[in-house]
Amino acid sequence: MRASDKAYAALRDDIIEWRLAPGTVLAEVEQSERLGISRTPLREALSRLTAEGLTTTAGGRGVVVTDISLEDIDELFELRETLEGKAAALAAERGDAATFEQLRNELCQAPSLISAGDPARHDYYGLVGRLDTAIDAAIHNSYLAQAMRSLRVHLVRVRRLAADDAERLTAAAAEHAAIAEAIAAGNPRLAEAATTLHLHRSLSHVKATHTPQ
Amino acid sequence: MRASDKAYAALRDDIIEWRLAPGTVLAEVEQSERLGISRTPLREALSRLTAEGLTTTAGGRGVVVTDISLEDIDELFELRETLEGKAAALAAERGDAATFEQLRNELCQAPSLISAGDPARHDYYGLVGRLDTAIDAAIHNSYLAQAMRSLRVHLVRVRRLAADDAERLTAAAAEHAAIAEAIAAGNPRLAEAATTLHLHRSLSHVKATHTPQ
DNA sequence: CACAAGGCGTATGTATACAAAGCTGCCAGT
DNA sequence: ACTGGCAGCTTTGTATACATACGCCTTGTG
Repeated sequence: MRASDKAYAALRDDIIEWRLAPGTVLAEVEQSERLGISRTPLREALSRLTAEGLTTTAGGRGVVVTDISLEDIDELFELRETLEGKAAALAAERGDAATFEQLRNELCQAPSLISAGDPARHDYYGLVGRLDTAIDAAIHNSYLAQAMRSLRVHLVRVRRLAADDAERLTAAAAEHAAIAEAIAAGNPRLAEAATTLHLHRSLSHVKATHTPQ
Repeated sequence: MRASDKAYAALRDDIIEWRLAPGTVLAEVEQSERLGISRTPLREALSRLTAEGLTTTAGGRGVVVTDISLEDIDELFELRETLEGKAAALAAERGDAATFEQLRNELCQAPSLISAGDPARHDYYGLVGRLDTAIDAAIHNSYLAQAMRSLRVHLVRVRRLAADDAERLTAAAAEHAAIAEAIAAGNPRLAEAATTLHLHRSLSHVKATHTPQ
C-alpha cells in the first residue's frame, strides 16, 4: 500500500470519527511527522481530502478540517434524497429481484442483531452496507454511483453526531426492509417513496438528538 | 498562479477539447517537460484530473485519458436529469424572480446572436453559462451545486462530439428560455418538466449527430 | 520451438532541499 | 492611542535526486 493511501485513509478516518475536530489546521510537517511519512505523499492525501470536501485550503495557514453545520445537514439530505430516491427507482427497474428479496428477509431479522449488543450491531451496519452496494450495482450507472459514494463520506460524519439508540436502529431496519421489498417487487415509485420516508425520518432523528458541540 | 493550477487547466482543456484522445497515456516526465514544469506540480494536476474522472490510473503505465462511450452518455444524462431537474425545482422555490425574468428576456433574443456567426455565438454560450450560475446560486445548496459542477466537465466533453448547428442552438435557446420562465414564475414542477424536456432533446441531438471516432 | 525465469530499463513513488509567499507581531509615526 | 508599514518567521509550492516496482525483452532450458 502506498504511503499516500495510508495517510489518506488515516486522516479520513480521523475526520469522520471526529478525532480531528472541524477547524483543526493540518500543517504538512506536523502531520507528516505524526504519520511517519514525507511531505510529498501527505500533500497528495490532503489534496484528495480537499477534493472530497472534508478539508479546505485556508490560504497560507494550511488546510483545515471543514465544519458541518445544521444548514449543511439540510443541504446534504436534500441532495441525498434526490440521488438515493432516483437510485432506488432505477434499482427497482433494473435490479435482480432475488437479491433484494434476500436482503429484505435479512433486514426483517435485524432487530435481533440490534438488541444483541455492540458486536452484533456491527453486523447490522454491514447488512445496511450490503444493501447500499446492491443498489449501486443494480442501477447500472457509474456516475450516479460515484456521486452517492462521495456523499456517503459526509453522511457517516453526520451520523456520528446523532445517538444511534436501539429504538431508532430498529425502526431504520424496518424502513430499509421496506425499500428492499419495493425494489424486489420492481416498483420504482414505491421504492422512491420508501427511500424518501426513510431519509426524512433519519434527518428528523439526527436533528432531534443532535448534540451541539 | 501556481504551476500545478496551470498544468491542471492546460491538461483539462486538452482533454475536454479532444486534443488529447481517450486512451492517451500521460507520462509524467513527458507532460512535465511539455508544460515546462517539474513532476511534483504535474502529479497534483493528474491527481485532480483523476478525481474528476477525466483520467484513470492504469496501474504501472501512468494515467490514461478516460474513454467516453455511448452508454456513458446515457448514464451521464440520467444523472444530469436527476440533478438539474431538482435544481430547477429548487430555484423556482427559492430564486429571485427578477433575475430569471431578465435571463428569459435575453434568451428570447438569443437567436439573433446564434445566426450572427461565430464571435457572437460565444456570447450565447456565455448567456447559457449565466443561467447555470444563476440556478447554482438560487438553490442555496452547495452540495448539489458541487455535484452539478463536477458533471458539467464531462458534459462539455460530450457536447464537443455533437454538431452545434444553428438550428439546434436556436431550439435550445427556446428551451432554456422556458426553464427560466418557469423558475421566474415560481413553479417548481413546471421548471423541472422544462428541464427534463430540454435534456431529452439535447441527448437526442447528441446521439443523432454523434460522429463515431 | 515454446515456455519460463531472470535481468534490464523505464515508469511511478518517496524523500529532501530550496524558493517564494503569507501571516504575525512589533515598532514608529501621527 | 491608533494605525500603517516593515521585518522575521512559519507556511506552502517547486525542483531534483533517489528508491522501488513493474513490464518487457532476452536467454536458457525442456
